Amino acid sequence: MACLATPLRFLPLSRAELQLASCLPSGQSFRWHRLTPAAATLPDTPSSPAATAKPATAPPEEEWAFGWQDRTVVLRQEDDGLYYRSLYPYKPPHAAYAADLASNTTLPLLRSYFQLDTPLVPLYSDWSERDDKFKRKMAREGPRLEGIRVLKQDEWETLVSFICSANNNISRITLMVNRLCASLGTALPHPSSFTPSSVHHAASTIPSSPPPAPPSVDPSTASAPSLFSFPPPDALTAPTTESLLRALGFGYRASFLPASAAHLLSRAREADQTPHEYLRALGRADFVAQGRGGIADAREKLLEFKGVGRKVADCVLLFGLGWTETVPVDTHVFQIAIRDYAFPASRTTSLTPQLHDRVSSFLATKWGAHAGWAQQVLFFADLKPAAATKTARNKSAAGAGGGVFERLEVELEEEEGEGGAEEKKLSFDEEVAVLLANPGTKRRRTTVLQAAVQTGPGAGVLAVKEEEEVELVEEDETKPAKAKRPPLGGKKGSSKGGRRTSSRGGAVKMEE
DNA sequence: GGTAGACCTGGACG
DNA sequence: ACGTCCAGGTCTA
Repeated sequence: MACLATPLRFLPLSRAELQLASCLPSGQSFRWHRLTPAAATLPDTPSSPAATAKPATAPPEEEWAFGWQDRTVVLRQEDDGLYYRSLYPYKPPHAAYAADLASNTTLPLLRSYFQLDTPLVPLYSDWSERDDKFKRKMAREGPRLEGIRVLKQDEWETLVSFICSANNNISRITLMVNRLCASLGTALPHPSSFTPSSVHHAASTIPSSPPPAPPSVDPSTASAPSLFSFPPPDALTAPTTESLLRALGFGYRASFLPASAAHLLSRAREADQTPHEYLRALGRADFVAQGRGGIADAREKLLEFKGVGRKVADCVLLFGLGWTETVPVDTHVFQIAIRDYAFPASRTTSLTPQLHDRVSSFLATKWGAHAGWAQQVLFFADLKPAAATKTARNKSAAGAGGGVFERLEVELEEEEGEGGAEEKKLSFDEEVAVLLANPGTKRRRTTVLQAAVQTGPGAGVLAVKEEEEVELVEEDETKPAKAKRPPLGGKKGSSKGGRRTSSRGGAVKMEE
């Protein structure tokens, strides 16, 4: 995809305030792409300050890219701050691009997303004073735990992402979310499509025809891959959505998302708001200003959504709505509370709603007004640090360096090349590249799924008609039924959950 | 009201 | 190679 790029810009920021490599893959956002080596955040010209400022001790070049509404934002961190650039699709009349060139509309996005008005270093000091365990852990692990801050993400994206997170692991959540975007989001430029000629300094120099594509960065893919924006709520309400999500590997969560999207549209309509306005009004600042109550009241609104229980609601409150004080309690945090903070419970106890409240209050009291942020640091500390290295054997040629995205290998579904003998695993980027290289694929997939809906479940083989051709597609359910898991599967794994009940009682109201 | 399973899937692990 | 376990829980009965 041809792209238009802003000049490379710079935001001074210490690593103690923000460490991208820890912050972005720490399980709060699932959509950042790590790219090595950097392609789009290199200096505009060899003699620019960005080039001359680099000592030989610079860390390996890597950049992070994110499909953000109407643009791709690319970041590269160095010791003194963040280099950043936005890439726009070539789409006349280039209003958004022109606005960014004129007044840097990307900077406020970054400031808000990373919550840069909240200094992180003083918070770490506060947590260390309040909590000896925290202090000792910082002393022991040092820089690895620095710069981990809670993001303020898009409300809808956060809601959807954490609905997907239920009873799931980070690598698959990442896979699911990115497939969702690739299927229903809008294509945005991938950093590999950047060339120096993409950069303009004023709208007047934008060429009247799309700039040439860069020399192919990755010879294994015919065209540069794309990133994708996050699909809006109304993109998830089509009757085919559930089937689509099933095919994308969402499992039983596939029905949650259309239901939640419909619920949001309905609530917003009642309130005479846009869906975005409705969710935004649940944010801490707006909610409190409007006198709608405290966090427990905002949580109640989230619990109305399908697939949202106490834990997911707390994640949305924390990562998307600015409620800094809430501590989402999952099995992980539960274990931390028991192991490190002598919370009186057995590891094997099921995490009932009531217990959830008690654990959450316990930790919130310990850490204070930004308890949720402290939780994020400790959650990251407990993530298996070498999880990615185990899959190093699958290191693809896609150029995705370490980190979670190494674990993004996925298998393309059956609609790919019937004659093709190779069923090779593809990285997410490669999967997307294939989607783009075969424009029919996406549409066809949709068609297949529509047919699946019309035919209904239980039909083993579906005849799918598309234009002239007819193809046979096997449906999932024809596969030999998977051996059911023994009913008594896990001891601690099966955290039981009742209805969203008495959650209101345990909310810790924390004033700043 | 609170408590048991069931639930999609894929990677890790034995 | 395969079965089992587990993953930042929620839903339904």
